[in-house]
Amino acid sequence: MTYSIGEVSNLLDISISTLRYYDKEGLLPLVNRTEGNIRRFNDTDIECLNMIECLKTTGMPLKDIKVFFEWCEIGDDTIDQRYELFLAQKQKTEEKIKELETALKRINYKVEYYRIAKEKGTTSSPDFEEALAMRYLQKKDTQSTEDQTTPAASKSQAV
Amino acid sequence: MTYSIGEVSNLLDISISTLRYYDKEGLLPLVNRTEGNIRRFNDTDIECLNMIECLKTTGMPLKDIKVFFEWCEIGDDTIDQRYELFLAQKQKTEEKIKELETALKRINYKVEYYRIAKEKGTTSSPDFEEALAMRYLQKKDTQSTEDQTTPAASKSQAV
DNA sequence: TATTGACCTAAAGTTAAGTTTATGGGTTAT
DNA sequence: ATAACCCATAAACTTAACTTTAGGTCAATA
Repeated sequence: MTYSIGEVSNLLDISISTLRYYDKEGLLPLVNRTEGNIRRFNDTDIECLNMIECLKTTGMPLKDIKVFFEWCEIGDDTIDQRYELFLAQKQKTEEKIKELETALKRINYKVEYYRIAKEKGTTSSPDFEEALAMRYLQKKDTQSTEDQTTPAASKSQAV
Repeated sequence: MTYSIGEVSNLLDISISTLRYYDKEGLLPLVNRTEGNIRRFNDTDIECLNMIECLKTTGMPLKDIKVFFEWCEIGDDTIDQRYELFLAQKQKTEEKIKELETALKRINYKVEYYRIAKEKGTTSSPDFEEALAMRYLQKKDTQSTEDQTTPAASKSQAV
C-alpha cells in the first residue's frame, strides 16, 4: 500500500508542508517518487513518521531524530548507539513525567484555591483564608492521594 | 529578605539574561530597584518565578503567563478567569502526561529490542527475531506492568 | 589609581520547527 | 478547454524564547 502526501497528511494529522519539510531535512530516508516526481509513501515511511512523532513528543530535537535514522541505514554497526539513544530517551521521558506530575500538584492546589475564592468572591478575606486552611487540613487528615498542595505555594497570597 | 539578580539566578537556576528578559516582558510585575536602579528581588518575586517555571513546564506560553499575572494585579474581579485558566492547564497537563506515558511504552519496547540486538549482534537474523518474540510473549504471560511493547512497532524492522 | 566584577539598557542575533509565497506542471470535472 | 485540484520546488517569512553584543554606571580591591 502506498499513499500520496495528502493522504498521509490526513492519516497522521501532519500538515503537507511539515511532511515536505521532514523529507527535505532528511528525516525520511528515501521516500519513493513516481516517474512524475510525486512522492509515494509506503508503510515503512508511515512507521518512520510514527516514530518521529513518538520521539518528538518526548522532546527529542529533529536533528537527533535524523541521526537515529542515519544509524538505522548504516545497519548493525550502530546497534550500540541506538540502544544508548533509547536508554537515554527513556530516562529523559521518565524525568519529564515526574516534572509534569510535580507541576500538576501545584496546579491542582491552585484549582482548589480559586474554587474557594470563587465561592467566597475574594482571595483576601479571613473567611477565604479559613476555608482554604480547612480544605487543606481536611485533606491532610483524610490522606487524599490527589490534589495535594505544595506548602510553599500556600505561604503567599501574591500568585 | 531580598536578592540581587545574580543571587536569584543561582538560587533558581535561571540565567541572568532570562530574568531580565522576563522583567522586560512584564512577567514580574513591579520588581523593586535601589536608588542606583539595581533590581532587588523579594520573596514574592521568587514565588512568581516559581509559578512561571511551573506553568512553563506544563507548556504554557509566556504571553499567557503574563496575562495571568495581569489578572492577579487586577484583583478579585478576575477570580473566575484565573480559576478557568488553572482548570484548563490541569487538563492539558494530564493529557501531556498520558502522551508521554504512551511514548514511553514505545521507547521501552525499543530499549528491549536493541538490548536483544546487542546480544545477538544484529537486528536481522532468525535468532534475533526469535529472541525478540520470546521476550515479548514471555512478558505477556507474566503480566509484567512495565516495558509493554506497542504491537504496531513490532511489525517493522525498519526503525 | 586602575582594574575587576556585578549591575544596567537597547538592540541585534540565534535556534528550532515549521509556514507562506511565488511559480509552475499534470490530471480531472463541467 | 478552461477551471479546479493535487502535486512540485526554492526561498523568504514567522514565532517563541532566549542570548549576545555594545556601551555605560558604580563599588570595592590590588
